[in-house]
Amino acid sequence: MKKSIPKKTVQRLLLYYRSLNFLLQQGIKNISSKSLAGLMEIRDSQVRKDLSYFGHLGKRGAGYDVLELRDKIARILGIEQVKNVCIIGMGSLGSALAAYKGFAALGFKVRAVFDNASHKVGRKIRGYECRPMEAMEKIIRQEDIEIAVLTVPADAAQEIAVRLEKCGIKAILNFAPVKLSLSRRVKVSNVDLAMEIKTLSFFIK
Amino acid sequence: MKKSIPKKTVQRLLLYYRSLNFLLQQGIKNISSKSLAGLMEIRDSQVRKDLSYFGHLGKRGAGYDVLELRDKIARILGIEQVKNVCIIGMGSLGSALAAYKGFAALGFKVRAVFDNASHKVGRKIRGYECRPMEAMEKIIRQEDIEIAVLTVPADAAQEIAVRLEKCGIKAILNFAPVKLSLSRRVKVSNVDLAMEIKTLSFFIK
DNA sequence: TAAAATATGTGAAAAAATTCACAAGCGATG
DNA sequence: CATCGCTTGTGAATTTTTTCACATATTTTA
Ligand SMILES: NC(=O)c1ccc[n+]([C@@H]2O[C@H](COP(=O)([O-])OP(=O)(O)OC[C@H]3O[C@@H](n4cnc5c(N)ncnc54)[C@H](O)[C@@H]3O)[C@@H](O)[C@H]2O)c1
Ligand SMILES: NC(=O)c1ccc[n+]([C@@H]2O[C@H](COP(=O)([O-])OP(=O)(O)OC[C@H]3O[C@@H](n4cnc5c(N)ncnc54)[C@H](O)[C@@H]3O)[C@@H](O)[C@H]2O)c1
Repeated sequence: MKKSIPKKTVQRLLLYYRSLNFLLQQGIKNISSKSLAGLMEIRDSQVRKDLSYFGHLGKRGAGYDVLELRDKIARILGIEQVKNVCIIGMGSLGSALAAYKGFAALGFKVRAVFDNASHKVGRKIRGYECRPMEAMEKIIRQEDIEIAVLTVPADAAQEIAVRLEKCGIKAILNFAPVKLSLSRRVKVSNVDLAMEIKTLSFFIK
Repeated sequence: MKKSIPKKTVQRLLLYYRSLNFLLQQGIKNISSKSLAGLMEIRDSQVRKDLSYFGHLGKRGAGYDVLELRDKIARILGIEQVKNVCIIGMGSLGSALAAYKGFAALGFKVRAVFDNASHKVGRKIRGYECRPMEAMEKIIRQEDIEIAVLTVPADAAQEIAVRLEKCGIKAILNFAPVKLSLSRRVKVSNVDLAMEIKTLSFFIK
């Protein structure tokens, strides 16, 4: 059995993927770990170590084939295989995310959006018909949704998370600034934008 | 001179701050590192190690005073001292961020918002008058803005970042999915939401 | 075709972050 | 006021991540 892949490696793989697409657009067909690393201010050895988790992807003395590596990373990350997501809480952030093209580019498809506000339910928001919270469990099962993006106010998040866990969701991307308590079965990733900016400002001299 | 503080420690400090506020609301006056750690699924030793960077904040045998620790962390992070920020690119994401209350709670004040679309400039968006890009440098200096939140399309980001660097901005929170090339002087933090969700989905079995 | 130049893949070393484990301090109790 | 139970603060040990360094493979050059 292979060694388990560090989360940091997966994150960098996405950066490599982005850079390789950019290089392809430029018509560049081949690249060394050194040049690729240069595009994102990391070491060449880091690039090679990351890629080495997945086999012999390059050619000694010659570097990597850009197209081949891009497609290999796409396969590793499962970008070609579409995952269904839903967005819960169609406020300003939820609406922005619904409109975001970047998700589709990585193989995510928004299958449903939910809100509990009566003036939103039934209306189209960013091209998606806003569904009532009562229908959440049913629609998630029907549409085979694996990932939920949670953009409701902090005090509603935990309760909804529990419902999501019960109906078998696999992962939650949580934007509410609270720790969700769920079983280990559900993967939770927290995006805390206030934290991002505060961390940044801490290191300003 | 003190040892330099790990970035991860600063991030956790923010989580502690959030939890301590929550505990205060509940009327809880005292807490042990163990209970605090329990609120966010980390080890008690991690909490103590993090806090120990900043002196003797607790009392042996008795734990930490919630109010005192909250205020101490606020001081460490500089939450009470307001930092001025601007938002560049008032599309769906920029508008959502402009409306976000969480920034104010951590001591950030939105002083200006910018866009280059003629139908936006001059109009009020989320209560902020949208300013033209031509005025960016002048307003940033006038309003003493240290941090820019960059929410423009990817292909406009680098060019604007260079302008920001030139007019003395200290840090950029970048939402565009591109690597910004700037001198070391400007701190850049990238929030890549597509990457977040992809990383999450990678670890789903 | 031999030598030089390049560049990968990977163990080993180094650095960074986390966890352990315990001496030492505090408060309560009898 | 001695003892006991609890909890901090912190070096040491461990684990994880990054970097180094080089044997090995390929291409280029002459
Ligand atoms: N706006 C931002 O830029 C931003 C940034 C970071 C984090 N966040 C966080 O994201 C969350 C959403 O922020 P927002 O600015 O979009 O807020 P918002 O008030 O604009 O939107 C919240 C939406 O959730 C809906 N909602 C409320 N309770 C619900 C429930 N029980 N079930 C279903 N829907 C419910 C509301 O009707 C509303 O449409 C908040 O937790 C906020 O802290 C927002
Ligand atoms: N919408 C999202 O949820 C989301 C999520 C993650 C990342 N992003 C990224 O954030 C950025 C903004 O996304 P968005 O969805 O808000 O896009 P958007 O198109 O809604 O908004 C972009 C705004 O930037 C303005 N703009 C364009 N060029 C400009 C320039 N040169 N100077 C000043 N302003 C300019 C446009 O007028 C527009 O108002 C993009 O880079 C996107 O990839 C968006």
